[in-house]
Amino acid sequence: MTATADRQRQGWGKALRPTTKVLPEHARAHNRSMVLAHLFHAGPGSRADLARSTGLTRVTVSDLVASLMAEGLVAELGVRPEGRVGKPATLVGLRTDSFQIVAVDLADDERMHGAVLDLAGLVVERRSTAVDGRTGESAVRALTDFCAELVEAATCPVLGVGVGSPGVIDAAGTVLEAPNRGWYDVPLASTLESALGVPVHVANDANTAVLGEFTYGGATGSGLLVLTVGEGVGAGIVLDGALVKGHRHAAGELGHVTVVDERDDVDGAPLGPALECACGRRGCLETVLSVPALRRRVAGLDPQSTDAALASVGRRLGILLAPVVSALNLSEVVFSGPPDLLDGPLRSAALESLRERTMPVISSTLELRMTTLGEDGALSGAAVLVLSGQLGVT
Amino acid sequence: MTATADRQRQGWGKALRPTTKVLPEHARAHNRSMVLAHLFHAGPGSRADLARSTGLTRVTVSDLVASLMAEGLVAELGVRPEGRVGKPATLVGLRTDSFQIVAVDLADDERMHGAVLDLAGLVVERRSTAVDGRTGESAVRALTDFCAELVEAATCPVLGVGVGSPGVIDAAGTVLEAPNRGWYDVPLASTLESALGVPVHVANDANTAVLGEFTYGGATGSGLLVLTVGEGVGAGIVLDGALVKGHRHAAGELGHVTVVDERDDVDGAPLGPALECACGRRGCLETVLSVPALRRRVAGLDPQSTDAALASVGRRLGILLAPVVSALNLSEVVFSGPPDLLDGPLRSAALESLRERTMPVISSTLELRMTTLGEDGALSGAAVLVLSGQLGVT
DNA sequence: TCACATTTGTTAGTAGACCTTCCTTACTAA
DNA sequence: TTAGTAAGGAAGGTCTACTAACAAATGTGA
Repeated sequence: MTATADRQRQGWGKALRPTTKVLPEHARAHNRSMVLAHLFHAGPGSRADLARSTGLTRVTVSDLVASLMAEGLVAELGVRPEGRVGKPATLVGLRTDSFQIVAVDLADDERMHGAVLDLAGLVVERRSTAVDGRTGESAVRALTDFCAELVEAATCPVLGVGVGSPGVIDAAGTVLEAPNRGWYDVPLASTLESALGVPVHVANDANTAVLGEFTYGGATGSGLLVLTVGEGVGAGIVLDGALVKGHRHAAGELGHVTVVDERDDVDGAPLGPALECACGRRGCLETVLSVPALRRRVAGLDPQSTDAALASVGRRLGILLAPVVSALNLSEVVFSGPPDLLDGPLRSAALESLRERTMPVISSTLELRMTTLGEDGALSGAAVLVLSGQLGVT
Repeated sequence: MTATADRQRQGWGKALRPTTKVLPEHARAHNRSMVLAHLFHAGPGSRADLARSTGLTRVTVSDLVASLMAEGLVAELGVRPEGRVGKPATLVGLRTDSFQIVAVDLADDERMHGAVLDLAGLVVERRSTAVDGRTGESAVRALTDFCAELVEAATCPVLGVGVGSPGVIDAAGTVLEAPNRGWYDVPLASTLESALGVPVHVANDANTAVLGEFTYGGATGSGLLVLTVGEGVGAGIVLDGALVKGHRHAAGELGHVTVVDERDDVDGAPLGPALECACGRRGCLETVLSVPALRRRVAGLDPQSTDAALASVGRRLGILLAPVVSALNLSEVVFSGPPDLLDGPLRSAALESLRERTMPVISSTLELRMTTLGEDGALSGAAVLVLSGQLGVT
């Protein structure tokens, strides 16, 4: 044999991968989170149950449960009622009354919506406050006060504060740009954290929405996209249980992708000329799919024309989503927004268009549905942000 | 405060997350891989260097290096020549001569291409064999023989065999469907593994291409899509260092997304009527972007018309990619295929179209380029499959 | 020239994390 | 009453990575 070294291609000289070391204590933290997550998703169970479903030994689970009980996160709930052979199991469960979570949704330009939730995601207290046109530093102060009010309203220690905000937000919770609020490079998480004295997590509102849907909605598979339709249009994507963040933290920014071309005649019911968008370009998705745009489009139309108009937008959306759904082989696409606009001809047309434009292997297992969380998607997602950040529960 | 429990939304009752336990030995394996990966990417270094860049202590690194030396994967290379203060460092480096990797690319319908590579990804020996129209069981036997020949040709122990094949392939290396080869639910990896006696990893060819580009190409950022244009069109996506697999293992199947509509007039240089595709639908990307389709399109045209025709396809591609690039906020899109077709007007038009149709925050940092690996993308990617599967090096 | 600082790599001891093994407890079934 | 089964805990072992301390080898400055 001839050693034909036909091309120079050594590994050296490449950029370093940002891997980090893993210590045994990280393994411990992971297993602790796993026990917690199991109690969270599957409800109370015995230590032996937990051992069986986690794969850890009963001894280890006992140890983990002991430390979780010491932290007040779980508690023994007495023996299991059903009589089976052997020693009766003592159930342990998440103490949903031990901590609470404060969540805030800033998607609405007019009002900030917030809530206090228990560890199971149940809303305990709901508040909102007017934005009154505040922007920049003033808006940060208003938000701080609002969060403080919510923390005050909690009836037990607050695990953390989660905020879902429009805009591009990095992993540290710094708002890189949020035109609506006039925020540019605002370190929102650290500012709130030092003001409130509790951990604060901030993320894009569409990303919190997808986290909420993933954790509390009926997420079945491994690829989930949530499209949030409000004053703007956004998207959040969870793949293999992890949020897609994007190279510049801008993943999911679908609102300003062009969907209407100048010379446009693709559709039987044309969308009309490409409309100017707030971003300065023309024909962006937001110019046809945002709530204001949809309301304008159907204003004064008779029911039949309304349906046709909505279906027309739906077809456009399907065309836009087809490449995304195919590239990622998603299992679910979920719409979050006003059902009267989204959950009829628009959704049907989008699904039909998606099916027409993708392979059966992609479209046959795809589900396209409305969120099960109503308007609280981003809010409960903000809570998930805290659960995930503080307890590792997703 | 009133405890307003306004909606039933406990966590219980949800499907279990498929989390797995983590043991200290897994941490060990991770740290071992990290040391190995560092030697792979950054080249030889002292134990103290490795300690600094991994964050582990010198003691731990010494221990890891000792076990890696015992396995024959690394070796001491003598003292570092540069004279600095202190005890001279003894360099440790990956022994690229200790193991070899066999890689096979099945993307070509006519010939199977294979190679023996060293641990640095350098091709040591190159072979190919005619497919001769074999399909099904017969094709599996031919592949087995070809792999055995390559394993035979290796001059030192074979770390594993990596295969890149068209089709939908699951994580275990079972080909769920590959029409070109007539393979349906063929457990290719386990079949080859038992025949060859070495670990075998099988993945979709577009996925191996993106792995190759990620590891050996100039992947700079965190989101990479490789579009492979050959007899068909495929794509592979790496996000945050991990391959996107998809709900049904079909991520990247972009070849059969519709890009040409029946009533199509979007473009100044229209693509003509939607062509029938092998998949039974019309207007799929493959009907305009595959190598045969492109060759047909430009056959007999003068240079100027050729450019216009290629640009027209490029614009279509840009329209298709815009939602994907936006949804994932990719940092790089890489084309793999014949440069004479792809690397001119087609690529320019695609980039221009992408920029026109996406937000600046998405497009300004996006790079759209040809692969740096030539035709070996899928081949070196298949080697990465082995490196990653056996050593945890990516 | 010689003491001292600096860096490398190793040895010894410690703390944490999980495991296996064995025991007690408490219940069901015959 | 006796055997069998299951839950939970105690004891001891192994593995992992850490800190502390040290020897070796080199450069630096008085």
